[in-house]
Amino acid sequence: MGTIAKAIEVLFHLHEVGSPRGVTAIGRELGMPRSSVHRLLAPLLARGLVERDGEGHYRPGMGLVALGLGVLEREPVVTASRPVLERFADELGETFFLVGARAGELVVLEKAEGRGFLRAAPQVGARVPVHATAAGKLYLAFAPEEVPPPGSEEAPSYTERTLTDRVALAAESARALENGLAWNRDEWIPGLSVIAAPIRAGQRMLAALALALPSSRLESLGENLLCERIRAAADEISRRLSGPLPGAPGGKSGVSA
Amino acid sequence: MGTIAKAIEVLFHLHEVGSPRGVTAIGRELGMPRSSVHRLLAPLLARGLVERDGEGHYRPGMGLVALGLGVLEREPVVTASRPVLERFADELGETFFLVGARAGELVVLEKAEGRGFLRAAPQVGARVPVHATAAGKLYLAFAPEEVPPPGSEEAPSYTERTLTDRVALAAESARALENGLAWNRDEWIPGLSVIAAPIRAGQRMLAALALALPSSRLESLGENLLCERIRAAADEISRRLSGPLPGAPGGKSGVSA
DNA sequence: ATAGACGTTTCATTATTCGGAACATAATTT
DNA sequence: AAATTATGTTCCGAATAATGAAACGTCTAT
Repeated sequence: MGTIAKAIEVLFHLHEVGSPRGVTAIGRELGMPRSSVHRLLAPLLARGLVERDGEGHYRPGMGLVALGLGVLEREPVVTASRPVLERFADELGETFFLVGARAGELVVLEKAEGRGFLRAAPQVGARVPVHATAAGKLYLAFAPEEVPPPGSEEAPSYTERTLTDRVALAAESARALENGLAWNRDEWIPGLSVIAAPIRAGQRMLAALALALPSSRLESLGENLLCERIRAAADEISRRLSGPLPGAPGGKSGVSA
Repeated sequence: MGTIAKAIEVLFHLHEVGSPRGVTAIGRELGMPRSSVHRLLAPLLARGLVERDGEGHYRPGMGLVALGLGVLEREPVVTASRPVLERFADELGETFFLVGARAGELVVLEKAEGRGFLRAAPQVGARVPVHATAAGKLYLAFAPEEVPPPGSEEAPSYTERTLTDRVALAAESARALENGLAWNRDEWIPGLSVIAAPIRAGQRMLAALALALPSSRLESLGENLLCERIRAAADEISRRLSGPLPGAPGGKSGVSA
């Protein structure tokens, strides 16, 4: 394995474990000698991709923030949807999030969390499966070329309600194509239901807007209301994107004209 | 220079130029042979730290988003302030942002932009100078140990109003210590004024909340109103942080309890 | 068709990384 | 207080991975 790959491995490991770690711990968990870990970390530290806390333990650093946020700010759909997501999430008290296709995979692009003690809390940047999510069904319906066709990879069964049957999945996405909404009830994570609507610019679907909540609150809040709010939010974002001519500007820092 | 450092160099270069770039262009701009650039990019591509657009050009990838957002989500002050920032920014139509000290430097932790055609648009993750910003003066006043003492590094003069005199700067931060507010009028960027207030948890200052706007709107909006709103926002965030016992949890994805 | 530009692959040379061991420092135990 | 353990850092010969010029395949523009 190459040196860069190892450094990235260390970086992701620090990200995944969540808490700061010393050289020894990283080495043990990744099967590397302490000296190697130390050497890998040095250039990362120099550029701020990792930092050290008060005890000298390493953790992901602020340099990653600049790089990561830069990626998001270059996505017009993210900047356009952010305030809308916040407002609708605040109104219903439930989590709204945005899913887009990048490099053949579905990733969470943005989110606004609800207020519930039990609530959906997706991780921005995380990958989500195609065949077991509402956003995935939308993509199969509206932009199948952006996503691997069902059956090209094996479709793991996450819950007993996961659609592993290819024709059943095709039927669901056909329904999504008709009425512009897709559902996911306990098909990925038990107890989690999601309704999603496409965000459009002209003919193309740019992303999927999704509302995620505990399945138990689906009925109590009223499914009709939820569908109506999702449609409203998705339409508002779509309008924002097709409205003003360019995208948002966004200088590095300071005053943007 | 080590291999990892070169790979990071490529990563930051892609970030800074903003637009996707081919192997040849990167090599020319960084003084590396094409084959080397190609080899450096390979492991970055494999882990999603860079992506390729339709024309095969490279750009920063979604893998960076997950890593960068992970850093921010581990900062309780960021998650607590986000909705507050949005609400106050929406109310005034001006940009609110959060500045924190990390590794001896001041960095933008979060922001909510205003609506003006001319508006402050800070880059989250970007570094800001200590001696020429409102947030910096707050840090000198409330948490000088987190920031390099004035005079330890040379203090560049960004505008004709930049405080390069050490005693003048000390006087300003003394005033900030008294009334809990700091100002910056055209001291960093001509035409940009900022008012900042500390976000406190107990005795410690966790971050600086700042309101940034074109200097011309300082008087038209009314400085008294602006100070009052900043204080209100900073206090609300401080209360959020000292209120509920732990921070927000934050599972990788899915439902958080 | 032809020429140019680009991304990718190859390969002998070389510089860098590797990792065990020694060293320094702090925390913990006897 | 002395000894022990654990940790971060530095060192150095051996091993390996990075290097970069050149060749190749592909695409676009002439």
